[in-house]
Amino acid sequence: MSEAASPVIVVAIEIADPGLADRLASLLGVVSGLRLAAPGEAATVALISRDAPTAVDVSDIDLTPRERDVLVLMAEGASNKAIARQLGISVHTAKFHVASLLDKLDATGRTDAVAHAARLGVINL
Amino acid sequence: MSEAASPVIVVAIEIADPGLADRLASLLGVVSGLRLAAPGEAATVALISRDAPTAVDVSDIDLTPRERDVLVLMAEGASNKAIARQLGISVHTAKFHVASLLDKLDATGRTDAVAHAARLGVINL
DNA sequence: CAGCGGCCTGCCCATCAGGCTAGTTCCCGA
DNA sequence: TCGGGAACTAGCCTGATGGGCAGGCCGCTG
Repeated sequence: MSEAASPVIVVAIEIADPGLADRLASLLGVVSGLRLAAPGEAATVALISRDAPTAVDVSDIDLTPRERDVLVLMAEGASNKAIARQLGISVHTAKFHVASLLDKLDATGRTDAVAHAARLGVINL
Repeated sequence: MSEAASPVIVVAIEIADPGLADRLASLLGVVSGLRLAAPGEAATVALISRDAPTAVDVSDIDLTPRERDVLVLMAEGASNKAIARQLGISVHTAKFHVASLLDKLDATGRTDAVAHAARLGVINL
């Protein structure tokens, strides 16, 4: 079980900075138990840059708990009716929250709102 | 050559699978030149899961050039009217392409389509 | 207590979205 | 030369969407 459960972990390095990528490749190249992915190879995990955009601290967009609930459902393509049903509220209330979301996310519509939220890291697609 | 000039690379492990995350932590913990990030710490790079849940490679979805045009505009929250105007086509044609997109992306609506496309890496939000 | 913000509901209404069928060109490959 | 796919246009129609307005309930705080 132990050996079968521990295949070599394939790591893809997806970092724009050549210097950093190279350094990581060197460091990880000698680690047994994992290996670097060939270009285009399906990797188990990926190494991505994290300090570049430095995560728009805008993540502090203050959404109420309910708004976050609505937002994730919206991101799944749920209609107001579906949101209402899944949250146990009325369609009117769902629309209320959606409207509030559009306002806070500075979006023109629900599609735009989801895109903005994803860009800001408020939600994970 | 790199030891003096290269600060330790801080790696954040952002993987849902506890077993995999733990294994990676063990493997990377002993690598000199990098160290794991403390929870909430700003890391240089992040390790994220890559084994696609549905393993749909980007190339699997063949969108026509026009459909890609429409898709990116949709991702920006553009309405059919806006898409039509920016692409110099009629609203009917815009809707035609959107419908085709919904079909190919297996989405129920434009919001869902954008979310799917983003998830699949067809577009970058 | 009074005020406030979050949450919920209702109704009206203009617009948009998406599904339908049906037609046109252009261009590529059999 | 013909078939077929891509791109484009069009009409019609139902349901969804989003904005505006007004109200009620609850918990917290000045």
